[in-house]
Amino acid sequence: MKEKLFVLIGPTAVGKTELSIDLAKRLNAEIISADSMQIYKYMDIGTAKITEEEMEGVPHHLIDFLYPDEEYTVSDYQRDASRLITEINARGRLPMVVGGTGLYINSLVYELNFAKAPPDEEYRVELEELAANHGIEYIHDLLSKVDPESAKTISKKDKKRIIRALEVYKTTGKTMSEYNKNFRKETDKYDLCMVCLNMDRQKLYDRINMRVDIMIENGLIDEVKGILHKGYHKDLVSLKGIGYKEIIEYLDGNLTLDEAIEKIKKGSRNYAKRQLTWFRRDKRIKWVNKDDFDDFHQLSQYVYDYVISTLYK
RNA sequence: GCCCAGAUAGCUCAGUCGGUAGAGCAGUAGACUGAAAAUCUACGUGUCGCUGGUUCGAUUCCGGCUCUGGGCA
Repeated sequence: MKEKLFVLIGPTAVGKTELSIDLAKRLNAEIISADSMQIYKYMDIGTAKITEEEMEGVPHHLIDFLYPDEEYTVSDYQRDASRLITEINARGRLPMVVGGTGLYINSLVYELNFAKAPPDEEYRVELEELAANHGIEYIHDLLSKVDPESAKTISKKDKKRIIRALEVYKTTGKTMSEYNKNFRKETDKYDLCMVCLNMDRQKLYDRINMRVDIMIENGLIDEVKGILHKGYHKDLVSLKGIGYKEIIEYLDGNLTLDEAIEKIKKGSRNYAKRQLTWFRRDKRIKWVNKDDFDDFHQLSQYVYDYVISTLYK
C-alpha cells in the first residue's frame, strides 16, 4: 500500500494558510511547508509566515528552522520532506504539503533525481568573474563546447542555468542533458491528491497589494532592520526574497519608501503569475476557484470531499 | 470671466513636414533538475477628447465645444 500525500498549492496571498488549517484538523493531517522563504527564522512578516496561534495545534514542518545565512537547496528539501511524508504516514496521519514553491513541490511529485553535483562555490565565483569580464555569451560558448544540447535550450542570457550546467559537467564529468533524460517523469511513489487554490486574477492582485500594505503597517521595515542588526549580510539568498530586497534598497537610500512598496507589490504580482504558470502544466492538479463558492465553509467542504474521494475511496 | 498649455495604449508620454501611430512602465503567455520569492524567453489596434471646416485624404492644419492643469482677475 502506497503512502498517502495531499498537496495544497496556490499563488501567494490566495489564502492557502487559512484553508490548510481547517482541512488539516478535519483530515487528521500534519503540514509540511513547501516555501523556500518561510524556512528562515526572523523572516515572519515579509513571508506571511503562519503564527503559532494560527496553527491551532496542527503540527507544521520545514518552517522557521534555519538561520538566514544557512544554505538550503531543493535537494535538501526533497530529502527532508520525503522523510517526513514517510514518518507522518507511519503515525497514521495524513501528510499535507502546503506551499507555493513550484520546484520544491516538483521535487516530491516528479522523479527528479538531481545530478550528483552539489554546488561548487569556488567554480561559481570563477564563472561569475568570467561572465563579468567577457560577457555571459563567453561562458555560454564554454557550455556549447562541453554540452551543446543544454547550450541549445538555455538562453544565452540565463547566467544561472549556464553556470549550473557547467558546474554539473565539471563535478561529474557528465552533461546536464544526460541527467535530463528522464526529465519530468511523474512519481508513482505516492497515493497522491493535488489541489491548487486559485481566484480571479484581479481580485488576487488586489489582495496582494493590500497584504503588502498590511505588512508595512505590521512592521516589515523593523523586521528587516532587526535582521541586518543581527549581522546578516544583505547579499544572502534569504534576503533576496520579495519584500526584503526592496526594503533593504530603501534603507540604503536607493529607493523612497513608496517606490519600495510599489516594487514589492509588483514583484509579488509577477511572482503569483509565475507560480500559476508553473502549476498549470501538471495535469494531475485539481483546480479550485475560490470565486465559485459562497463562503469559506463551502469551499473547505468541497476540497475536503475531493480529498476523501481520491485518497480514501 | 480672460490668457496660456495639454487631451494619443491600463498609466506616463513621444510622433505623424497631412497618407489611421510607438516607447517606457503596467499587463499577458511561456520556460524552469542542488540559488527557485531566483533566473530567463516571447508578446504592442488604440473611437489619436467631441464636433464642424479645408483637403482626394485630418489624429496631424483651422474654427467651435467639453474636460484637465497653470496663470491673471
